[in-house]
Amino acid sequence: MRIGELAARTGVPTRLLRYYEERGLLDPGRTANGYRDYAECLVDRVVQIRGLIDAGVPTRIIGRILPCLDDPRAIHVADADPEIIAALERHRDQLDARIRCLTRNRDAIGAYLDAVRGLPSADRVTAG
DNA sequence: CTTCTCACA
DNA sequence: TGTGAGGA
Repeated sequence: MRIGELAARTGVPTRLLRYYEERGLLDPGRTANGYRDYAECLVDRVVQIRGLIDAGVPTRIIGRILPCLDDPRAIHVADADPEIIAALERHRDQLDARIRCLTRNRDAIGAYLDAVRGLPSADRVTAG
């Protein structure tokens, strides 16, 4: 299928599909006229890629994870490449740091909101 | 419709 | 990570 159809079926803009290809996550074939030609199985792959990116996994790492997930959906626990493990551990630590940062912000905002709600109504801007 | 690149948020 | 412009 061509890029437009894949985009329609995955909900991922053509712009992004080309971007993922550039990032090494996809490698569609080419038709005689130079158009990208995507195999059926790439629909699932794109969905997988989206899921990982949404989970905050950088494309660098996704590129190394995808080969391990190849067609059979089962995760290959056997070939636990130490390099991938190390990359994932680093990423997990980064996520941890982000979570702590986001948590601080959420709590700060919550505290602010609580303070505002606790104020007498006369002190609030009531124009709106 | 598809392709590409360069720049930028 | 992702978008916009602008041309072929």
